[in-house]
Amino acid sequence: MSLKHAILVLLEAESSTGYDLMRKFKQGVGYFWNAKHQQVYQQLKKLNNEGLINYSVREQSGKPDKKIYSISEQGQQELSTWINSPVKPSKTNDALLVKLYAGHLGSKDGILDELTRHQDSHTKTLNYLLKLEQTYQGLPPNQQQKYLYPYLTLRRGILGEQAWLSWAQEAQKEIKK
Amino acid sequence: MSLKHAILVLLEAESSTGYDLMRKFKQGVGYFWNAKHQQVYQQLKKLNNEGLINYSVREQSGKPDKKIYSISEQGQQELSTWINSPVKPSKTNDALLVKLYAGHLGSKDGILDELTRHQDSHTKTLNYLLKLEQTYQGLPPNQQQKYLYPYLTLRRGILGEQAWLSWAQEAQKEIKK
DNA sequence: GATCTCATGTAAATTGTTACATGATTTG
DNA sequence: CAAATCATGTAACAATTTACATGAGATC
Repeated sequence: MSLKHAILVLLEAESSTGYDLMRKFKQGVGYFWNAKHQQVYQQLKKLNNEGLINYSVREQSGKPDKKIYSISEQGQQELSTWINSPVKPSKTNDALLVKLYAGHLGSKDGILDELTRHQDSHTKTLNYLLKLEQTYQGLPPNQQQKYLYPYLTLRRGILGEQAWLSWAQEAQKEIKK
Repeated sequence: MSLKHAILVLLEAESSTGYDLMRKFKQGVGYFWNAKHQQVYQQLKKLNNEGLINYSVREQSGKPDKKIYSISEQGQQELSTWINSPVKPSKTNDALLVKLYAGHLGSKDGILDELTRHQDSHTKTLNYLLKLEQTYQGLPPNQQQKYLYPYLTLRRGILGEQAWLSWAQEAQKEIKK
């Protein structure tokens, strides 16, 4: 389990509201961690109860008050303990491949359509990641140094998406012939 | 959710026991779907209650009796309905990347060690998949035709692992300098 | 003698998803 | 005027993981 640690990591970088975190999972770091807002809010409550994070309230008119969460001393400790202990390689569960595996049960066109749909989605993701990469490359060298680790995860996202798209092209060619 | 469909797909190809399925998830199709034995047995029970699969018992001496499950008419229908409806792109939750993202909180050596450990694991997986590919390529053309779809999923596994390893090399180089 | 494979399960805990709920402000 | 964004949450359900449980035969 690492939603806990994902949140701590994000809060270590910058104090945020639940809504902020949710957005980060949707955009910023969605290529390696995903969580819905319901999950985020509940986890924040739990982390707060455990004393790993604190929050201060900023009142707003017309909107619900903002709770701005930040990592606590204890949270920092938890993080550095976690950082120094090994994590297991993650496992994939990919419904598209289950479908493709049983491709003989469907129509060729249906399968090609599905592949194309997923291809579009992966292309969009890739383009977004490439834009992030350009931003990084536009930074002055000392800033690049600072953000090296996040950049490396970004590279993983990019190489992963590119590999996916190469595969999809290969697969489509094979299916068509 | 597609453990249900993953099981149906595997049973459509070949009637199996829970133990057989478990092994298939561990080895055969583990590069795109994973499930533990507890999950498999429970899901089999559920699918049986829903009438999507049936089983016959083979008695054994010294070992628990085998329940050999096969897909039912209704299960076949469920499968073809599912095959013809779109699935969502899968989302990754990768703890290693969470860790790497917060790399500045750990030691360089610790991170490089962790990367190397994961590299070993991915290398093993890749080698295994390449062996499967060789088996496929040793088949006569008509058999290759028959197993084209499973082969395409295998290709996804291979390209995915290769991309992972390329990334890891790149990342290690960047971290070291 | 210890560990691995075969073979099945139950129970509890944790994690993740879907649905429900509210309400103002901004954008198209 | 409809939809998206901001901002928070609860509740129910589904999926997954971890722990517990048994026991024979094979391998090291």
